[in-house]
Amino acid sequence: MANTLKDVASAAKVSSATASLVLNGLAEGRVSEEVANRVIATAKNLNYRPNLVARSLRTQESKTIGLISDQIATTPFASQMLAGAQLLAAKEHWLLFVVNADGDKEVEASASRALIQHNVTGFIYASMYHREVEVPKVINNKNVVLLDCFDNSNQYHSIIPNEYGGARNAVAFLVKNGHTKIAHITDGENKFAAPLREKAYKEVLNENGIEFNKNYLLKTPSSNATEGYEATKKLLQLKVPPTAIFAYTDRMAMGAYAAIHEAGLKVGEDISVIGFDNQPDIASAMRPGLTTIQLPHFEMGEMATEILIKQLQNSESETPIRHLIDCPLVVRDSVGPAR
Amino acid sequence: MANTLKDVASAAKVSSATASLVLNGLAEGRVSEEVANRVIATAKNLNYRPNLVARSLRTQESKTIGLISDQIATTPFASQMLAGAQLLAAKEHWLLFVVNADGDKEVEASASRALIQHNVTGFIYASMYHREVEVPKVINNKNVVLLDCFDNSNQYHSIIPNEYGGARNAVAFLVKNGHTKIAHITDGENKFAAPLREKAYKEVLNENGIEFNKNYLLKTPSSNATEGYEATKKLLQLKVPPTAIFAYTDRMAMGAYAAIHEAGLKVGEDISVIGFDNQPDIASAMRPGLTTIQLPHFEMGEMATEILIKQLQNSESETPIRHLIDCPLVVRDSVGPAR
DNA sequence: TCGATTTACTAAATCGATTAACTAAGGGAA
DNA sequence: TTCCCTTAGTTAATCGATTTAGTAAATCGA
Repeated sequence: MANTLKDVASAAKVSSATASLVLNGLAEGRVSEEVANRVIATAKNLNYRPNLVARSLRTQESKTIGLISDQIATTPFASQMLAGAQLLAAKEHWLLFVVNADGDKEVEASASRALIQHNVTGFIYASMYHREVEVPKVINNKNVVLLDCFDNSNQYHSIIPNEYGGARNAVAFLVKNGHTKIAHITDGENKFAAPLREKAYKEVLNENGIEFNKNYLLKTPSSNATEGYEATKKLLQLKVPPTAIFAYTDRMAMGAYAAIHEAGLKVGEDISVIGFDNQPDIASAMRPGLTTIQLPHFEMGEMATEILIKQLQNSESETPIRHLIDCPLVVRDSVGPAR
Repeated sequence: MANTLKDVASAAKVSSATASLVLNGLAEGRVSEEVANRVIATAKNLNYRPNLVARSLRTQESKTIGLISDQIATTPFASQMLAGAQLLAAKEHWLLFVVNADGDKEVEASASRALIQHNVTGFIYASMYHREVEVPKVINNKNVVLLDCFDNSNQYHSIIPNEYGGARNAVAFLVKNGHTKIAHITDGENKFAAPLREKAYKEVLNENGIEFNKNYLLKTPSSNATEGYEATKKLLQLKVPPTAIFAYTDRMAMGAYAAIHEAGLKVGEDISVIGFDNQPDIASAMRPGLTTIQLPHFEMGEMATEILIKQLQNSESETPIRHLIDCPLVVRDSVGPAR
């Protein structure tokens, strides 16, 4: 089939040891320039590509990363993290195994074992929403980077969005537009992102001399469009309804739009809405376009891979930290001046 | 590190050949039952897992599939196909390399080469929307299954959605609800899915004695929400506006909703809308819930992997065919009786 | 000119499996 | 007893690289 190192070596009339050294750039001072050039030329001629499986067996390394995720299926975000991770891996000439464990610990363990059997050099353990996780025991002492999650051992690098900063951006933008009656509809079940965003919400209000109104803070049992719709409906029925709503997700903002339309009001004019996620195909597809906070999944995927690869290449390991990724404001047309 | 076959063999006091034969179920009539049991027991004891890299080197097979896609990043659909492919692969104890080439032929070629160097046994070449593709030359004579695309060589199995049947389902459902003034807003740039759906649209009308009205067929330069909005606006301005709209994508349906709301009408009451895709986080999040046609990406991903694995295991290859996957109706609340 | 060093390579072991070919022991038939 | 066939294993080659430990020839210093 394909040409092997031996083929190259014999075509260049050297031993395969020499060919290997030359092609790996280890020939410095060990092989004459003439021979080295001959080897390189014949390798090129024969279109030689090293068999990475053989190399992996010998070197116990594989330039291969296993990405284990809890659910690729359900969140459209997932693809962005994956795409980012893949792009960076490819750039560095690494390959990505992708495994979907769907939150099943058993599947996770057996997938991890399979990855180990395939000699992957490192792991990315990815969650599809920001949360605390328990890394499978099987990969406990391996090279792992956590993506959109963290664990309590602080044993691994961890890439997570700066929820607090993102939420500050959102509320500050509303304030900047003159809003003082600002509501926040949020996911009451979420334990990590939601409290941080709520904190940011309250602090920005406070910093701007706006008193917190507890009627404006609504906690829903989940974060989908229906919840956003119901919550917004309640807000609009208040004696003094808010002039702006900060929604926990773009999907909730979508529900908010529906409630606002139903009340005969116009988003961005009568009432402003800001979301969170900048979810593909949603935020930009809404009318008016949804101003929102970007959850930079693509960049997070890139960063996770970058850090992992760096860690795999530098043997001396720096202490693992949580990397907070900025969540910038994406301005569209759903926020207008306060009325 | 991990225990090798040699470890098992010496612990069981047999040669590694014997251990290998036993553990691979090839010991029938060659090894006494007693010894076989001893080997199996020690393997279990030592928690032996074969090194798949070594096996792959020796056998030239790897239980590994390379999935090359044009864009994981941009379409939230992608994740579903991936998830389906991954699930089935895992079920059969195969692992999936995922590579994103973003439509770049150069990247595609180098990724394919990398996959070959890693000794993958087969390839899934996936497009993120139904279209004709050219399979990279590098993997030309390899085991390839095409996912959500087809090529003109008819050399490979190909998994594609039954656009025609799905569109028939959509229009038939509108007819069944008493609609006769049915519009179709579609993507004028799309060369494969759009004509099939348009054909179905016309045929179902015809079969039901409804005359085709060319004012009701609008072709837009793309398939996003804005196009849906604009097209619907035009439809509503007609002297005799349609009572139902069949949109080419859920995103276009989203735009249609906006135009309908803007006109002071109610979706599902004054005018019915049906989409296509059943796009996660969109169709179900719209208000009212969007009745649509499911593009079964998950199942397509599963099927591609299933067919590929079967093909890899049976050496005698059946002639490759295009597998049409049904696109069923998903009923929510956007279609009501004609007014 | 002789031993030491340098230069330029090669031989062979190794990674961890699989598997074709071989062997030794035991049993049965003639 | 001899020959042949099973039975129950083992030996060793192999996959395609990497890499340690060597060697032969050339060069150098004194």
